[in-house]
Amino acid sequence: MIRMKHPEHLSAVGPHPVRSTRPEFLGAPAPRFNGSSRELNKFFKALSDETRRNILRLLEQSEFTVGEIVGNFHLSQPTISRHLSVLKEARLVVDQRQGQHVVYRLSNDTLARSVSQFFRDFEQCQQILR
Amino acid sequence: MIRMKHPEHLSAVGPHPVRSTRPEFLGAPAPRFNGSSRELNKFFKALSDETRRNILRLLEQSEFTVGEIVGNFHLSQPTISRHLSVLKEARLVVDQRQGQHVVYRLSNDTLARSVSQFFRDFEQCQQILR
DNA sequence: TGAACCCCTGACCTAGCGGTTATGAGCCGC
DNA sequence: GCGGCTCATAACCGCTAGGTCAGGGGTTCA
Repeated sequence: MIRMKHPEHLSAVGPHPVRSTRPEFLGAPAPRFNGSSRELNKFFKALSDETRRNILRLLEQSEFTVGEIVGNFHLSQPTISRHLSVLKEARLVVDQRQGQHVVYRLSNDTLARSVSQFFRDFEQCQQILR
Repeated sequence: MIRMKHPEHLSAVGPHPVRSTRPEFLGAPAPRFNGSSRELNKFFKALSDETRRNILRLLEQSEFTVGEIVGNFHLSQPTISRHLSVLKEARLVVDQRQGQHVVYRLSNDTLARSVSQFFRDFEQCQQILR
């Protein structure tokens, strides 16, 4: 335990006494959400790039083809295609082939659910958000 | 404009007709949030790592010193220190030196505000979240 | 039927990320 | 004053990410 001049400043909760094997985090397992923290990894990874956030913002207005999405950026078509792939992997967008075009639309449900699930662990934040 | 067998399947909104210089995204500027999309970059980058999400979950319970946080993971102290630095950069945690110890606590306000701000652009998601 | 279009993926490049060990600055107790 | 503790950072390593060009599969249309 920590010994300090003013130990009352610290929490009463100490660290785990004994380290065991994996995983890295020793706390309670992640709350249920599509079965794993892997989904949250994909979700936040998808949103960690500004281009992908902007693609989502664009798709909030309407569904678009790849070419139309490309037309809103100064990036090459393969670049946008890559970003769409990451968003698809995170289930934030849904694609639908129409002839030689592929139309993408936002998956509002997943977007909302992912954030909602993440905040289940943050009671105080939920209160602030209300 | 796209010519297809069933063009009514696509949105009426076409891409920007003329590309100009930077930035990559040609749409409306990001909504106000601490002045820039740079903050959202830091925010989502911070959350894109599972260890950092778990640190935040831990801090939801109580404030902790670096050593106490380390005690809850199978990672080295410098690794945790790095993660805390990323979280601090995103203003998701606040640190306070107490002697040789540094105590970290969650910044619920920033956590809630960042997400709230991001969802300003997603009307449908806000409705789902309610 | 073949040329053009749309879009995805491989390969490559550069930069960044997440882990480690080593180390040093600052604090604390004796 | 010194040894030990706490914690941040440098350096290194392996891997991932985001951009490009090149190319190919599938679709469309004259």
